[in-house]
Amino acid sequence: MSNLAARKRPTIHDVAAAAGVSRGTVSRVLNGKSNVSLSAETAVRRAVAETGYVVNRAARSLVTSRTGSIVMVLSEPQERLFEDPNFSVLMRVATNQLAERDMSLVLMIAGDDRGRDRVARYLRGGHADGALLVSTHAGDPLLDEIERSGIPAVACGAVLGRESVIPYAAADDRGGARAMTEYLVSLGRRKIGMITGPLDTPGGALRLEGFTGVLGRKAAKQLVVHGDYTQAAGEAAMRRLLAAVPDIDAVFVASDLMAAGALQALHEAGRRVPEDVAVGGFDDSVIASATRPALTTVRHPLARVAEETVRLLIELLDEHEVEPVVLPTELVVRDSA
Amino acid sequence: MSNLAARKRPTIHDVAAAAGVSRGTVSRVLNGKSNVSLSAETAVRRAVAETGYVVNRAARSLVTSRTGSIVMVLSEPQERLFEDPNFSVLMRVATNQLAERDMSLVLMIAGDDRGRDRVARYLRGGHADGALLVSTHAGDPLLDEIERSGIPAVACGAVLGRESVIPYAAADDRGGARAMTEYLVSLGRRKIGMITGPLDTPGGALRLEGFTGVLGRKAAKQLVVHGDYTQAAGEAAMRRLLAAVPDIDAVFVASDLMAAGALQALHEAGRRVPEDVAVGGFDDSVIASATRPALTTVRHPLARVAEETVRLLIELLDEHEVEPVVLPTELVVRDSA
DNA sequence: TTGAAAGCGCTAACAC
DNA sequence: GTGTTAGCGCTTTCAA
Repeated sequence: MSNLAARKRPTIHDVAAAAGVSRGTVSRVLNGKSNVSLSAETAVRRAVAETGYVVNRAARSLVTSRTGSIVMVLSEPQERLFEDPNFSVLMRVATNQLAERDMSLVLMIAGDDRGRDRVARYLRGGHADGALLVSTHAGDPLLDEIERSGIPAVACGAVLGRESVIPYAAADDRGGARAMTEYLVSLGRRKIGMITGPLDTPGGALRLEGFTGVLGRKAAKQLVVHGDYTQAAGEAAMRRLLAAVPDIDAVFVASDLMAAGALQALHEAGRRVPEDVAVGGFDDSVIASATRPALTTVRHPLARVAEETVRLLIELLDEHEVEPVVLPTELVVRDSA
Repeated sequence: MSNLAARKRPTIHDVAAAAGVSRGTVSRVLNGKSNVSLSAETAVRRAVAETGYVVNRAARSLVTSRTGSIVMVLSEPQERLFEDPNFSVLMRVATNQLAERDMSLVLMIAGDDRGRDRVARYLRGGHADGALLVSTHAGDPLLDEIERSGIPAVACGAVLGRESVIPYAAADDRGGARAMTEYLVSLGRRKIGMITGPLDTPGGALRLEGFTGVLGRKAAKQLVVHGDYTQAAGEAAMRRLLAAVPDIDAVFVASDLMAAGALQALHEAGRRVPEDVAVGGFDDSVIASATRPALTTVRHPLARVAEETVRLLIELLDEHEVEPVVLPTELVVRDSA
């Protein structure tokens, strides 16, 4: 064996030679075409195993003009991405499901203009067969690029204002918020405040809708303050709430991380939780059981949402029609309310 | 304009025609080759802008046999990946840095045998120019595949037992653990326990080394228990510690998440923190400031580690020699110790 | 059912 | 400095 060092990656040609058939036949076997004789097929499969052949994706792409990869676009500003443990779930689910189809996941971050530009160019260049959008906002110029390029795209969580254009899978934010608010009411709480997320995100807007839907005009303006999903924002918002409504006896916080901040502010203000003020969170993230008291919260079925999102995209790639999917949430009662 | 609908993606040929030069010249401009006249260059650049040309990566790959993408391989078992907010940081840094070089990041999860197999085939197929390993274990068969394929690879955090084979960037785990232990000692604590991470991970092994390095034979066997970085493990470990050494007055926990669990167990056992038992964490993750009391911990410079890891990989792609990089940690004193 | 052959869009070696 | 051209490895007609 003198060619040990000089061994090159085998091509379809080598496989054809080893199997005693033409390159065309090898290709047909590899791509599961039906018109191949059994004997040819077995010969090819053996040759593939023997030679250790792996298809050259570039060559295949060149002729099929499909890339075998999809982009996951994160539009989150970097700090938030940084603080949110949930992304990992989506990524895991997406890579796993795509791998089933021998497709790969390319990650791009479109947090600023340069990032968006890169993604746009990537899409325009046809470097991906589809796009999986995460936390994309309605005004994002990327959306125009996507429509223009006609590339199949789905969103994980609705894209506000584009719900009818970009298919999505999401949790029932409104229903979850409603359930939590009703629970706080059932506890006998009278002055219930809310710390919302950014209102230009579906979670921000819909969780607030669920809240006001239950309380109606009792959801006084001063009982609602806004945060940006960070812990610091939750802490600041809670302070404002305490200052504006000193006799507040419950607060629904639109994310667990912000709720952790609120807990901190309440503690510093000398309020007991849940005795003086009941606190409800949202997400049921890792943080929910790390705080003290542990958070009563709304479980966001993130893994399922992720799975459904990817399923939608795959349907779309196969040119099937798809409908948005909304998954139920669940109230998780712990110690804070 | 009758061809609006039928518009195809422009090729290098279209650009050449528009610029009035040959395809070769266009290619030279695109790839920054020096031997091009200024006039030709400007003509080409204008033609590129006019036609909206974007290079076809598949075609380029086919001839250069470089793919323009690198794989990030996550070898973490899925649950842990799920609980660790830190991955997002690494991903953000990696995508950003690679984008600078017009390269993209493909994500693969090698949590089980099937996953490992997929990664191996991906590598063997030459689908990536390099690999970025995350939490890979020494025994991982992937490492053989990497050595065999000769693909440039680096690790984020050392690969235990392969430190000399796979370049890496990492935090100074041993030093950080030492600093925390010394700090606990300086507080006058006498019975200091430790909850370690898995000893087959560098963080697990080195943080323990730092601990025993300071305490010497005072690090009695019963004062050291092992966890797997989950919150539940931290809680269970703390209980065992309390049962074995009831008069324990401090504990160094190898991760903030486990420390949150330990806090829980201490609270349930009626011990005050830090008065009765001082608790030190590691990582300074989001959780550290969400617990109560807020965790005194060791800051792991994750973003910098990520940056250095990617830098090493890029150096390797450029065929430069590289050395492992170890970055300093920092003691962050909050309320738990 | 199969083989032969025409490209897919690009880079790089070669000639001028 | 620039044009011409030979492939890179694959899929997919078209004939047989």
